[in-house]
Amino acid sequence: MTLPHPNTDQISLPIVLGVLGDPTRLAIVRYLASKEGMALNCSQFLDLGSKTNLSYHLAKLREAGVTRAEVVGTNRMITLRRADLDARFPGLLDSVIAAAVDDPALPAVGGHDIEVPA
Amino acid sequence: MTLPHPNTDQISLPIVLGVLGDPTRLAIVRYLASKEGMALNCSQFLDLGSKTNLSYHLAKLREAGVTRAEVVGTNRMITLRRADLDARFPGLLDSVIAAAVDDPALPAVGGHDIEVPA
DNA sequence: TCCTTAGTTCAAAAGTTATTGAACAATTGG
DNA sequence: CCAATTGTTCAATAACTTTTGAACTAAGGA
Repeated sequence: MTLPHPNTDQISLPIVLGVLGDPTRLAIVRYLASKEGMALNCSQFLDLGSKTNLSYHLAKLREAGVTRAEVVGTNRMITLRRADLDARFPGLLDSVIAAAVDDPALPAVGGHDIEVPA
Repeated sequence: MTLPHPNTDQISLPIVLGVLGDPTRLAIVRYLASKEGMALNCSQFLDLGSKTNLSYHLAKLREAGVTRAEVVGTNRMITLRRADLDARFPGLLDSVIAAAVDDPALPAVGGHDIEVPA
């Protein structure tokens, strides 16, 4: 019923960095950060890839300790493990998110990408 | 004579994170940070791998924009691109280094590893 | 000039990661 | 119960990454 997550002290720096070193996953994290407080289900991210592919990327994020997934009915409610990451690697998540927000090369979740003026 | 480096504005967040998501490269960065100011040549890192393998990892770091390599005679003097990284991704390098310094799972450059008391 | 030191390049092998489609499981609503 | 929704698992494939040894280049010193 509940999915496996690492404990806070099991979260590994190289694994977290490696997992964030992928544009799709960085876009997921950026979107989660922009909706912090709300729990999103996997379907919210379908702009970023196929259902199967998102299942794969979301599992990577969860197994690395970046996100938490709670089973609610047929949904998995996904949240950022911000407090745990801040405790383990102070400042890291903030700086990654700040940089990701400014990155026009990352895929976007909304229906449209960054607007480029004519 | 001079090796290729990305400009500051060409440094990519996912590429930097991906490159840092490797224990050997994180150990290189941690050691560079601990000797900041001094320019180290590749041989200083031989504890972390074979000569060929270090050439590979150091090229990855350089191509990602994390380090700078200056050719001086037969040596490549390696430094962290701290100012460029701070300008591009404020706070990121500091938080990564701080976390890496505390990570006993990373390989170490000195002759001995972390001491574990009996 | 010859030898050494420093580091790169190349090709091969091994290992890992990303992506896909088809099939599956579990819950919810009619 | 039946159908729809949500998401997983599996196997296959493609693509990339890491590691290795042998061969190489380029500079420096004897």
